[in-house]
Amino acid sequence: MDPVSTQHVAEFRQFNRYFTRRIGALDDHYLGQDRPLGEARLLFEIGDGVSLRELRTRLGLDAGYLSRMAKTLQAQGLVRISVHPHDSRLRMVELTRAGRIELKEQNRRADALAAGLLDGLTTAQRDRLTEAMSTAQRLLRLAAITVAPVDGAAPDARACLDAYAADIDARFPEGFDRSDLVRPEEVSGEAGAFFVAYEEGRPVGCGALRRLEPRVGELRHVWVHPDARRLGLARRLLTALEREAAARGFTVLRLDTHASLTEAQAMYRSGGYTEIPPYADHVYGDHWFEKRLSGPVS
Amino acid sequence: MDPVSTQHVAEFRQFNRYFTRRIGALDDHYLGQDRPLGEARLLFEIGDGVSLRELRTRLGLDAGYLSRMAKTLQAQGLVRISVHPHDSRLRMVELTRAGRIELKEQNRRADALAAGLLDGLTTAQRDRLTEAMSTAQRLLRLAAITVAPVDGAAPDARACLDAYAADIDARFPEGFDRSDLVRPEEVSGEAGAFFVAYEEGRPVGCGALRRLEPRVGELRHVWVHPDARRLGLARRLLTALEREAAARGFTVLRLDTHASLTEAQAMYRSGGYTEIPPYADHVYGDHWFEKRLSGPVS
DNA sequence: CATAATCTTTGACTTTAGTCAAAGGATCGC
DNA sequence: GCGATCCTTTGACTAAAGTCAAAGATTATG
Repeated sequence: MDPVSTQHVAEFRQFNRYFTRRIGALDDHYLGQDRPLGEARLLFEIGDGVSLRELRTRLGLDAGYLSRMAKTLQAQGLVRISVHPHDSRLRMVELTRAGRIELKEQNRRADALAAGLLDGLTTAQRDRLTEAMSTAQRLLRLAAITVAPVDGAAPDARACLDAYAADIDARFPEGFDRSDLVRPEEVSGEAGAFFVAYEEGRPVGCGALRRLEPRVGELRHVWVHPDARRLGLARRLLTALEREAAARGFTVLRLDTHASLTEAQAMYRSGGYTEIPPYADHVYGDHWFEKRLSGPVS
Repeated sequence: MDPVSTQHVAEFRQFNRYFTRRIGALDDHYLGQDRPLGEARLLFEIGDGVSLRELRTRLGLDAGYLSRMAKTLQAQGLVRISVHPHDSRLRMVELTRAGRIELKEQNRRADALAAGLLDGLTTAQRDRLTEAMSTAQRLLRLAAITVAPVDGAAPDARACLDAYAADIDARFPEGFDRSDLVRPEEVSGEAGAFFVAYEEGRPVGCGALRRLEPRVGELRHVWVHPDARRLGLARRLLTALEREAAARGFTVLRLDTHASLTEAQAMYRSGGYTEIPPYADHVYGDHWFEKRLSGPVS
């Protein structure tokens, strides 16, 4: 990856400063109005029933600190704390009626604040702002996602393949049979590789590389979680797989995909893949692609 | 102005949340490394010589709190505190050599953090991110700017005209004579109006409306501070002036501008102004425009 | 020139945020 | 069924952030 130019760094920091000072600070100040910020945030994160453990990891809080804050909210009648039905070590927290009202009020205030900030703009300018923000957010999310090789039998790998299978099953008119998935040993060690994309610790995508014949590899199960689509993650996975293939001395990569996955086909085409006749009789493929690799990528 | 749609509010808040949680929090955490955040921020805001008063209003701090923080930094040898040369009530703070080194280190860390966040992106993606951020920032700044009528003799009005005159003087080959500026009484009360644009309390632009003859007004001195250009502020000032003109029953607005101000001409044209023959013998005008107003704007 | 206003310092607080360790109850793995 | 592990609670702290008011030193104002 290219080193980051000082120009980019400067502009990025410039925006950070402006934004956190102007918006972030304001937000915090208003949200917590008559309640400590920590408690207000907690209230916000408790949807309908979360475990303390979940909150603790999500917000990165100390166990003792969290326990006490939850207790304070309980004393104020805003949340109900109960024992987890299946694991009595865990505590479940949920909003009471009063808590939901309080949260609504909190949201109302935050909405009013946001509306006040946007007030001076025309509708067209608001549209442009919204678009710029969503572009920025997409790119920031993408930047935060890491792609790492994992063992084909690792839980994260299997979880991705399960999600992939369910996804395809719902999309294909003919359904999808899990027996078509790669077996762990096909994508481990000498035989191949498996990559998982992580966003804040959660697997949000995957891709497999399998040896078809000497010097020829096959890409399979390139998949991106619905929440992480349209970020450009598939291309990142593709790059990682191709780099791995090149490192393993493959000169040709093949793959098949389904007619209904038109975005996928467009991506492969623009990535240098060309359509070829079927090279195997996979049940679910009906478009076949190939790309010649140009030596190991540095 | 249109009411803000819930869609815009939702997207705006969505971005806020993501950004403050991902970037803002991180930033704070790293910046303050071995020093309380408050002190780190203070160090950052002390360029070369600011008064405590300035810092107090800029950062919104309690006087006592600030006094103590400054003292802590002084004790660490990072800043020098002296009495203001012209007003012995004020204290001036400036960085010492050690303070500048410390600040540099702080910046280095923040840069490294930013570079780390951008690391996963390609150069093209970084470009797009930078562009989206600067668009967002421009629009957020514009949204924060208010345009208000002030008396033509008010200090803010005179300050803007001074800046305007200096600006024009530097731009025009023939210089600019301040006697051409409107006199306060020409833009006060019945005779006309004067608008000033404020960004965070500072005047950053102005525009004057003057009665030429019955039902005919003239726009003069539409000016935007160099720091606030390319935000769309001139157009906002124009809108405010036209609204005011319509409210006063003017049916025609005229103005003159200089050949060297091509952006200004483009703006007037796109705002519905058409070029006309000279309507007076102003020294500095060489392009003349007119617009017919279509009744009071609501 | 007296009075009001401005700016800073100091003392005495409070609240928030957060840490650490010990202990108790529950579940998991063998 | 026993020890290791996990989750929460509680007690005992600390540091940071912030508030309030009184007082001292200057400067502005009528």
